[in-house]
Amino acid sequence: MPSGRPASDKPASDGTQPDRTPPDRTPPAKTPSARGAPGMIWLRPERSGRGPEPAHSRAAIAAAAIALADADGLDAVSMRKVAAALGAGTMSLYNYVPKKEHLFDLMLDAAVGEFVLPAEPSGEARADLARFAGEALAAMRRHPWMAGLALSRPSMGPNALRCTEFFLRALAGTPLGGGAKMEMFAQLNGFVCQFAEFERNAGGATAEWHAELVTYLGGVIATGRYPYLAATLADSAGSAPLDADRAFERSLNRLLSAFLTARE
Amino acid sequence: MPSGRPASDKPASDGTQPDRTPPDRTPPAKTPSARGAPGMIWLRPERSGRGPEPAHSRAAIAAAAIALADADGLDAVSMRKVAAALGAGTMSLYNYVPKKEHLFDLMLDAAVGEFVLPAEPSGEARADLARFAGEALAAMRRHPWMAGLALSRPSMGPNALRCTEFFLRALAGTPLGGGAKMEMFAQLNGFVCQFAEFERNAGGATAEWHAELVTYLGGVIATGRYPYLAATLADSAGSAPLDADRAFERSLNRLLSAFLTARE
DNA sequence: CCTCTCTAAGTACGGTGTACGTAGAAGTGC
DNA sequence: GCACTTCTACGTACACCGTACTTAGAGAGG
Repeated sequence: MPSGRPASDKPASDGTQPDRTPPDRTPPAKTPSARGAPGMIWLRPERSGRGPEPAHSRAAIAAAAIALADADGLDAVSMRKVAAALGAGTMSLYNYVPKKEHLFDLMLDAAVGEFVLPAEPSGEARADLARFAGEALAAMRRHPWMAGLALSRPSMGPNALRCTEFFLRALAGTPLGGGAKMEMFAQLNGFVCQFAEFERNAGGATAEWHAELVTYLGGVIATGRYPYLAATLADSAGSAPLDADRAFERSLNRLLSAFLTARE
Repeated sequence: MPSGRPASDKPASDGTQPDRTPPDRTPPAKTPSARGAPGMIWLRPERSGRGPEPAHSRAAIAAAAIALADADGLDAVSMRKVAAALGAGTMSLYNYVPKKEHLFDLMLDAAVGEFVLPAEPSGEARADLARFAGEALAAMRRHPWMAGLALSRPSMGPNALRCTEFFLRALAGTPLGGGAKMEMFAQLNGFVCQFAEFERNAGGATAEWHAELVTYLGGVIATGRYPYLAATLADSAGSAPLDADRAFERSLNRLLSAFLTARE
């Protein structure tokens, strides 16, 4: 994981809380330490050198949470269970992760950190973008909870930033504006997430679930009220099943063509 | 939110035993009525003419839940609160909605039912697809919770089927295969959902949140480690802000072009 | 040293989904 | 009419959740 340091150079001094006035000895008595804390975890330094050394790192916390989610699904990730997995008390975890949301942020960024990207793009934009998408899909296949998380909240952690940088660099030779590039990055990410979700739904569910879907769609078709749907399902069922990788490539290529032929 | 396999761990009756075999008339008295029920709510009849008439309709339940979600967010939708809004006991709701997931399904399909679509497509595929996307975006703007829900689970309710039919009919004149059409439908839906989510994040958050984001990105840029990101942000901030509708149209057109120029 | 800030942990509260059991209403077959 | 079955309605109870508040102690800066 070549994430180096997570860009935490300036955030500590976030001046929103002017509690540094020494003469007043009595703050409202209810300001232990994290009262005016930032809502974004990346704005909070991992270590603020004063007290005892924290017993756990963000990386370890994320790893513990990821292990839980990989094994038993995202719902199994609770503050209690993560803390227990770390050998810590439940409430100790709140020193590192003030809200549960932040735990998800850590997990997601750690998973994004698994993407293996070349140090710099090849210069062939289409290949670079496809490489990125492939890495993302692979990670989402390893971590079934990842796509859903990424869809539900935008991530701006250090590893996500690295990916953004790679993407933008790959697109540097195109005539696209900054806004369009950012839109495309979001669109590409969203596409991969959705594909991974779809794949997980289609493949990961039980046979019973599949049987129910077939029953349901059969009933729907039998009503005769959806002739085009019926024909389309029949057509897609009749042709060769087209494995997942090919389907991904096909849809991805459609999207990339749209990107790369756009002149603005 | 998609959960992998929560598999509620009630130890009392080992759930792995499929006690649905009809010949055995005496399950251990632990099969009230909904034991072998389908996991998909659309496979369950709204009324199964035997007992007393239900006091509430699915539409009313969905409406109550939607009112709650519109007012206070999706998290405010709990079985207790929906039941209370209907004037029913909490557990009565479980007669209509065996799992909370199903409540979400009802809400989503009811919201999809708000799409106003012509009885039949115009014949101009691009315009028809844009019309559909526009209706979807409008509904998602009315219901801020909708995009997130639609992204997190595929909906196959009656109204969603009507939309699918419209979409497929609009694409009937193209040389695309059935599988490709279904992929495109998913891709188009996903695009609209993501756009709506993005818009909601960008516009709906507090000023404080915005200030934090600016602080954070400023710090990130200041590290100098992300030159392309810095340049892109500067570029997009420098140009005209480009209102939301235009941005939607631009991205949508990119996507539709990709669809309509595909030969398979 | 003292002092201040941090970390660690426990306890407790209000909320959640939902399993279970009971009571009664409305259809069906005799 | 009758039983019988199947449904609806709803209260109680449980396990678990996120987290506010509190206390105790560790370690650096003066």
